[in-house]
Amino acid sequence: MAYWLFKSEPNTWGWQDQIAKGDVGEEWDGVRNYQARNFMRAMEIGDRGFFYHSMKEKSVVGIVEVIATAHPDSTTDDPRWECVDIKAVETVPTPVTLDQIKADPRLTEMVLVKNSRLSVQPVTNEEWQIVCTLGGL
DNA sequence: GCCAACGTTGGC
DNA sequence: GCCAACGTTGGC
Repeated sequence: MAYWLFKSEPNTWGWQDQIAKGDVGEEWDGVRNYQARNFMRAMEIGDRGFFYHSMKEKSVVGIVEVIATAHPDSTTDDPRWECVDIKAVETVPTPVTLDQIKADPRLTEMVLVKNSRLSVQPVTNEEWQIVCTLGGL
């Protein structure tokens, strides 16, 4: 099983919106970036991901699970863009802030730190464990 | 709200 | 195919 990170601006689509969808989940649509799309193509059902709030909050606030592999993005006719479906699994008890991640010497290689603009990112097993611990899981 | 960084677009 | 111009993102 692989781990990922999904980044969203809470004003556009936040953790509360994701929770509201329950087990039905929701398309992670609107991605218009090849790197991000390629990561989504690599995802498998059951993969887990962090749900990250950008902008004001800048923290990992939830855990999601991939429930559908890559399929055409319903928000565009452009066949280049695809998306996966994800559902909320659990809320991180203590959101892990970007400051915390940057301050941890074990997490300096995270894509979140190195390429903050990428909206869908891979997370290593080690990084997953560390961030989960920081979040109180 | 500003601006740096990045990715994409389009003219040549 | 290169590269300048532009738009967008997201940290500060």
